Amino acid sequence: MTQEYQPNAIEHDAQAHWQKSEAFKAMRDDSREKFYCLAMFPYPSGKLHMGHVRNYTIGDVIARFQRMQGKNVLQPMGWDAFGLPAENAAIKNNVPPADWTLRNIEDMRAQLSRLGFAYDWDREVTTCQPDYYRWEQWFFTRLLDRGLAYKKEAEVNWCENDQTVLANEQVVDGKCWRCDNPVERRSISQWFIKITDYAQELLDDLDQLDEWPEQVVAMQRNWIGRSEGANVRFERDGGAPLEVYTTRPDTLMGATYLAVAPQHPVALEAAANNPELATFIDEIKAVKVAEADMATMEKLGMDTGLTAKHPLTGDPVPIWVANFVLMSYGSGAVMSVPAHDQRDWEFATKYDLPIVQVVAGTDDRPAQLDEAAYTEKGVLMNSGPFDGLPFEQAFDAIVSDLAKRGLGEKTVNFRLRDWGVSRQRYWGAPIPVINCEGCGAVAVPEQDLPVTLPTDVAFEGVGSPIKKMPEFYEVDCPQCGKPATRETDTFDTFMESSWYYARYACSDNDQAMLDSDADYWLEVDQYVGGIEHAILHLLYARFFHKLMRDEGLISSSEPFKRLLTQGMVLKDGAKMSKSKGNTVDPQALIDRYGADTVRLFSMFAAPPEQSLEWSDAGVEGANRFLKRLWRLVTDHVHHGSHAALDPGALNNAQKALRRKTHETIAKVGDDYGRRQTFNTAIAAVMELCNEISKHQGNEDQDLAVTHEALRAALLMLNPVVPHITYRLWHLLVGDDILDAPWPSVDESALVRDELEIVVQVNGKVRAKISVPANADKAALEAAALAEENVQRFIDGNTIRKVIVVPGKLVNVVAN
RNA sequence: GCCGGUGUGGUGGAAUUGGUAGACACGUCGGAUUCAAAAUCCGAUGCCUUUAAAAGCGUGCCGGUUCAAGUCCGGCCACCGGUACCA
Repeated sequence: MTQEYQPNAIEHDAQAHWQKSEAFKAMRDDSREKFYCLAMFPYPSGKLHMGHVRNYTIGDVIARFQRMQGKNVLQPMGWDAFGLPAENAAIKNNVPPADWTLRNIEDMRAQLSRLGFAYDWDREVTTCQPDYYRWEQWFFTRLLDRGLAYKKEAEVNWCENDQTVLANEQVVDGKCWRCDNPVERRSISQWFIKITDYAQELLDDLDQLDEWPEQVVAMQRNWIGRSEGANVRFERDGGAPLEVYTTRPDTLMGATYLAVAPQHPVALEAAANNPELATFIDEIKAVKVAEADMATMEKLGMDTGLTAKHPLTGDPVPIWVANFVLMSYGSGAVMSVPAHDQRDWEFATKYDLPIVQVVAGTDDRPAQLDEAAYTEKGVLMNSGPFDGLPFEQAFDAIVSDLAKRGLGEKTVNFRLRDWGVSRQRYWGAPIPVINCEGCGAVAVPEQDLPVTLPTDVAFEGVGSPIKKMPEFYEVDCPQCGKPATRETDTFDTFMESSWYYARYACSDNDQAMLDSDADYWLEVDQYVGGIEHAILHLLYARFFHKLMRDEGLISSSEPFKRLLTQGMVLKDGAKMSKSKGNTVDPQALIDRYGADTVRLFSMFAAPPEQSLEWSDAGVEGANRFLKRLWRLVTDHVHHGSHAALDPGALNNAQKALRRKTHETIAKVGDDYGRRQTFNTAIAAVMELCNEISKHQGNEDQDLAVTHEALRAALLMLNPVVPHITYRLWHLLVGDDILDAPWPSVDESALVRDELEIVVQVNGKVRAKISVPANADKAALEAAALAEENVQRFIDGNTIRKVIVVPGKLVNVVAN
């Protein structure tokens, strides 16, 4: 009587063994190639959700597969522990954010352990602990020294009623989510890091990331947004010239008005003695600080009454204020060419501004300016001395004319803006700066770090507690010793997640941010995380890596060699979330079916990059497969010992099973390693198991080929379901599967004598024929034409052509 | 709005370089086993016509290239992710 598959007991034993033997402790070992496998660390929101399970299973499968390839594998785990949800939970449950966060970490660590992930827990990092963020504070003071951090005014969403800055997601339909008060934009002084200094390098190095998904590289390229254009200055009587950036200086003669952002100095100057304009500027501030809202809102504008001089003609050009012009992009002002820019065309049509065509249409694409702007590049017209010039010549001629007059020059512009790192929140790393009336912003000296965030606080949601704690912010200036004020803003949480991957290499070092172990383990060989991080997190981490390199902390230039962006977990077509009430608790499934079943389902249900549709029935199916696997192996073991495999003594059925085994090893290795399509790898092993089940006979060589097939199946499944394979390997082979290498392909087992070839007539399948594997083209053609059904469809028509694809098909073209 | 992606049976998905559309699994139906059920095993299963053999149709929509298109090209539609203070 065979014992049944009992996942909980097996999983407990396997995990106890791994823990006792410190199986996943990573150490430097120069005799083997290293492999650093990292999944994006979680925000400790409470309990593990299915998205986490999927993310970490993918990482674990890759880590375990690479270990079987003989690599020295590091797979660490930690906690992205600062953030907004802790503050929300604090208000709701009346518990300090630190307590809530640390409790969640305890719960989630236990859940991760229960899933059997091969982590080196000794390297755990928790970003809300001073031993982590002290180095971030230190690094920021280095950036200050190097002139890479600076302060400037920037806009935030402000709720006057709560006296609080709101995150974009806290603004619902233009109102504060808590009190329904209309939100307004407010400008405050904040810290920025000069990512724009690195824009060109961040762009150029994208070319090295050939193991990143192309769409992520494309998104980053577009986000950085390098463009070549010109700065053009429109002089004003009695005021500073108005500078604009344009990518189309060739259309300069068609510029019929200028548009400035509502915050632009020229707009404010005009509003000073124009109450109607002042009211207008005030009204259009009631939009939250989000690009999507800015880009979809109704385009509104008002004439300032001021004009500037066209740099080439000297004609007066009216200056308008427009709500869609971004103060943070370029110079906060644009020249408008309504004939050749669609947004300008719509604005000009709405406000009845002149539209002057300066690029001629072609027969192919005529200009229809009464319908839309003509945005093609082409030959100039209505442009005086520049008439007849094509785009590139016109561009150069007009720019050099401007340069001669001192009114413009060719320039490169980036869409990327400097990184604002100040947050007016409590639950974050304090910015290590002291503001002194005499000395200005002074960095906290190294010996005074860390600036520890007080954690024993009452959190009410109106402002940050540390802004009301004189014992926190009343300090002496480190430079002059006079009374000064500590910065009470905290860092953007993207700061912590921009360098944690490096800290894992030396998380126990309390003397330095990074040491030589970082250069041993970096770069990360495989990074796994959600596609939603394609731009911000991944760009900031790439930037931070270059900053750390330039500080001399590491020698590489990019943090992540290969990237896998995993899709979301959906249920009933929608993202699983608490607000939608469609979550599935992984813990309940683990309790019922075991960790292996949950791991298997989440890897089998969809390829990793696509979204995964949740299915209870699918989980049941994954469990059924494991039960079948259990029976296959235990039944085989009960047959007892048998002679060794003799490849020369196999009958056709035995040869077929052996061929299937080795074809599967080849496919699964490719699926795990190169393609990273774990779903098809699992399907291939399922096929092999089906063949093993169907195989008849109990002769020595039947048992020998079955043994070889089962052995390979266990090894191939081990990265996905490490517990059941740990136990079954003991039964079938005897030692620890963790020490077993990936199986090798016996090329001689793959040889086929016959192939099935498809025969088409005019592209439609009409027959399938079996031919010798070495048949030449002529033989294939003859065999195809001999088929009765093929002749039926040729039916007296003339054969025009016969296409033969050896090993695949024959297509007869006849009409 | 802009940038990126996705769309294939009743369902999740497969088809890797333009060469058999639907692997593998779920579900459903039929059968075996059982006093009965659960579990397990065997078989069928894109739609449609048909006793069968076989034929026709079929990868979001419209058009194109090709001997051959889920795959390439042009134009749409729907949904999803990001859009700089959610992480």
